[in-house]
Amino acid sequence: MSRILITSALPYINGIKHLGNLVGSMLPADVYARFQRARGEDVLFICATDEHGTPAELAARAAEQTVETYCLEQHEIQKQAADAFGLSFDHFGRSSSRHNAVLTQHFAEVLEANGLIEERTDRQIYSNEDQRFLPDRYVEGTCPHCGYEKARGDQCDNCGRLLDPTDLKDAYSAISGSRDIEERETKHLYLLQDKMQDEIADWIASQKHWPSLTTAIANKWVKEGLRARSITRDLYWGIKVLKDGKPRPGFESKVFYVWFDAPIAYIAATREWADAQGTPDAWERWWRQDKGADDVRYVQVMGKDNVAFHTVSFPCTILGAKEPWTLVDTLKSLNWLTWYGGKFSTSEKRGIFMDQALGLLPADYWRWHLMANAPESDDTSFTLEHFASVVNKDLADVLGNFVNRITRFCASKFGEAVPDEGAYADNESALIADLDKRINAYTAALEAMEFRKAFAELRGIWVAGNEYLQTAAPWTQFKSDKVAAAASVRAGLNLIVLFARLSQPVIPHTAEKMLAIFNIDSAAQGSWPKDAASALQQLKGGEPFTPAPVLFQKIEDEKLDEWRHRFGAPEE
RNA sequence: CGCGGGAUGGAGCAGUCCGGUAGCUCGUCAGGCUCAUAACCUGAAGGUCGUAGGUUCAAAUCCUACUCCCGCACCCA
Repeated sequence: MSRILITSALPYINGIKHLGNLVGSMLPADVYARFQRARGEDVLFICATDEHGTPAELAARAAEQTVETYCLEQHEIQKQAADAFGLSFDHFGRSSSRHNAVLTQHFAEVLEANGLIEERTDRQIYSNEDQRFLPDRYVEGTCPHCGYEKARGDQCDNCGRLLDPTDLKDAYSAISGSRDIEERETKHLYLLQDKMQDEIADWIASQKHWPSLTTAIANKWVKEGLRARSITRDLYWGIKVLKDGKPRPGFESKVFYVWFDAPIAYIAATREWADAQGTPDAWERWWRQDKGADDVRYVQVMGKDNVAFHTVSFPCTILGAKEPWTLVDTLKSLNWLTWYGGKFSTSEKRGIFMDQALGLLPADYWRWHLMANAPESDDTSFTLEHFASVVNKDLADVLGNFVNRITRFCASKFGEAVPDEGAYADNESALIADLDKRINAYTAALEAMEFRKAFAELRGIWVAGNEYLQTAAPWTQFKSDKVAAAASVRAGLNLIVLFARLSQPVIPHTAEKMLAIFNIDSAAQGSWPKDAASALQQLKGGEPFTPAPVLFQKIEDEKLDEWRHRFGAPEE
């Protein structure tokens, strides 16, 4: 048994996540965690809400809530949505936890002691009305090049030119609209990533098994040269900047930048988990090489926007600390899921969000479609038409219909118990040989986190069940040789159990239903099928069963039209 | 010349690293079966692999140039 630590990129607190966020990190991480648990590995799967930063403050203000209340509420909402989607986190924590503050301050202290953090003075726009410094993006005004009146401080959306906030004419705060703004000097802490250049480059070069997308992005940053990066911000909501346990002079109204503390929350959330278990030190067995974590394999899953932070910034924090922390071993990154080729957008409410999705169909429908068509090699367009076609074909016709046809046939000819007569013969041997090959390929693809490939293989396994029934044709056999037909039916029923076990990582709720037909408890760990021959002996005969209602409803054209209309799908 | 990714039958993708009969799913058409959610199984049609050159006995795959699409870019996530 090996020990596997899995973290999913942290969903930002700001509102419920859309399908693109889900498939970008949390869902693939969940599928992998479930797969490894089924194989009997010791898995710890950690996630948390990423709560700090300007958008959280602004969203709270818009909701007329304190940021603390806002985050608590949003955290609960996201936790519920995650549960409903079957995301099997061992712990779903919060980056605003006490543990994260302590750990973040610890890292900052150690990094400073190692000469990797220094204070620098910047010039920034300050808004008197808002009583705060404004990020470039929150300064708006008239573009000096094209005259567009709503240009942002970083870039003009109309002519596309890059700007400085000070270039804007008639600049005002995007937060309050106030024109009472000025340039001021302010101090920030900088993480001197440039000093870590060689160490990070060597470390990246030593990572032989990263996917090409991950390596490409990491190398790009190293090639350009690492730069010192500011790790503090002028905000109220975040982790206070301390020095020797007291507020750091000049930093009283500043906090650590969200991207500095967010990855540290992986560790902090593990501490929350350990506390909740009543074993407060247990987190060290996963994170400290000197305290039992040396045999841990650490797997991170994230969208491509996060890769730079996980291949460069966070390793800088960890390696720069020169303490024996667990470093990532396997890093899986995914591209974007797009909404009809355009962007899913939280702020503009374009696309389908997790809660809305579950209002339409159960989680497994979405889980299957998203994973079987995961944006692995390229950005992938989500369309309702494609979704409907995949659900109807793969889930309803191939898998659902298989379960339905064999249980119904058995019930009508042999009754509601697994027939025990007859022995397997040539058809079953051929089936077993075919399945063994496919199960191996499927398992290998999941192990490699090649999800599209894996689920194409799983679909092939389901199809093999239909092919077998077609060849064995127990309905014909039954007329001349009832005993032979009984054996075929028994094989068919055993396939349901096998399919359930193999499908469980991606469609856990349905797998549970399939096992429930035979009254088998789905919770058992280490139930991953090893070979087809023994899998087909699982049900010996005589076991009573209860035919399930149809597993998957098809999506009718009228529904599809309704959804297209409701979610504003573009016309073809 | 900012960086990165992509362009393969009607649609969505694999194959490109390590050149050698262009593969899969959906759709279409034909046949089979009748246990099943008008489902399942079998077969067929359909591609000069973005464009133009080059290397090679041989190029989707290697090299060069170009075209188009998407994302990213100091800030925000």
